[in-house]
Amino acid sequence: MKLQFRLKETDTKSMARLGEITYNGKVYETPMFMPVGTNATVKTLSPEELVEVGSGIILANTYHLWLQPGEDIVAKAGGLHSFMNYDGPILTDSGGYQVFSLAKPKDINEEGVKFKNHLNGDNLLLTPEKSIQIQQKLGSDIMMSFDECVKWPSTHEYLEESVKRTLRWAKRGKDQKMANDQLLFGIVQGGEYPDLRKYCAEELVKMDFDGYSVGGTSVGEDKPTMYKMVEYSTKYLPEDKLRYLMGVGDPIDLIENVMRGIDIFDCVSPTRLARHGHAYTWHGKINIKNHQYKEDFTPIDAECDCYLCKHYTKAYIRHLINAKETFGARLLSIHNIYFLHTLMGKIRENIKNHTLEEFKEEFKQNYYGEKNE
RNA sequence: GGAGGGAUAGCGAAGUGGUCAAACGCGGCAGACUGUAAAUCUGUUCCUUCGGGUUCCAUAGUUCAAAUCUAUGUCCCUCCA
Repeated sequence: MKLQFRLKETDTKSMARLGEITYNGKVYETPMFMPVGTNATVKTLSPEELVEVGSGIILANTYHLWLQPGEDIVAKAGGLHSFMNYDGPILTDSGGYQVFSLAKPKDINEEGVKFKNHLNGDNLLLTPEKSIQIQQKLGSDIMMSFDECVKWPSTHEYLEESVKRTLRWAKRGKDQKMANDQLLFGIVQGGEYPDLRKYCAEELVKMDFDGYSVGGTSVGEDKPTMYKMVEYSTKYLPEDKLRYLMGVGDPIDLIENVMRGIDIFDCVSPTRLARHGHAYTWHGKINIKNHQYKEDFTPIDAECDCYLCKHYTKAYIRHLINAKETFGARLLSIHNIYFLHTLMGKIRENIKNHTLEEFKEEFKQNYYGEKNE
């Protein structure tokens, strides 16, 4: 195995865990946030900048790379790492999220999921086998099982059927796995229903995956529901394997879900919000386009040590975003990713000190102020 | 000097008797965004004490009714001398 996970300790007051990923001689600490680079690029950032802001694992997407440029091109390039010039660990999503975002219910059947190629209109069929075959050609370090990410709310009846199918898909995908240097994760679904989460998790554990994801969150549910979905899932997962909460990146959700036993997270929000002119700060999220920043010559966040905050002012970033200059999107992306990595660092520090609960309250007080969620 | 065209909200531009406080685009002001069909999308943008009030270059008319028709004026543009 190229990538290995070791659990170092578990918090005495919560389910939070401290761990360590070793990869090609490098060591990355968990809990960790993973930026999303769907098309084999974390939008607007170079690999050097990713390393600079503290990124470890980054994501790429099976569905997108399958359509463009095609997995064979990436394989000919020597795999994703060499293709995109990133030597850190890469995780590929399976296309399961596109079942949620692109496909219609009628397009889902036992064999797989029918898609309309969003680039040229071709009819496509993605199956669990195909997804793993593509991911093997892409050469990612962590592969995801092809699952159905189900919208919220959904009935117990529908989710039971869907979970059973996702489990059959997980098995079919696992049977496709050839090389031993790529990990394969199973994905726990089951919506908000404890019995389905338990069933799904236990069945996946029986199949013995290299790690486990919690899926089906961030699909329209409220926060308490999301937290329950995670609790209902992580309690059935083995201690010694990585646990990945898919698509969650709101700062408070990172803290809450670390406390529920999650090790790694991914989310598009730091980069997408950046492109739309938003920045995280320790005192809440701000929209840099707002008029109040027109003549504000202070940094986005005085407490932040990122490249943007050390060199540029709100007024300048506002100008760049309003003028639609790509440098603005890049600077904000650097800042937002740096912010989440820094937050994860503080979370790790507070797990070590057994002060995570206090840290959470302090963070909420600063981030939400009087609003309090 | 002659012939023609035009002036509409912050800007550009539709509308050419009532259904017009006036399409649409830009700009402005806000909001959304969660395993990225998203550098995208949505709302709002004359004033208002939310009852209403005041608008389509100006003035005077025609009409039950005018951004729209008539007269005069002002300014702008194009072509010919």
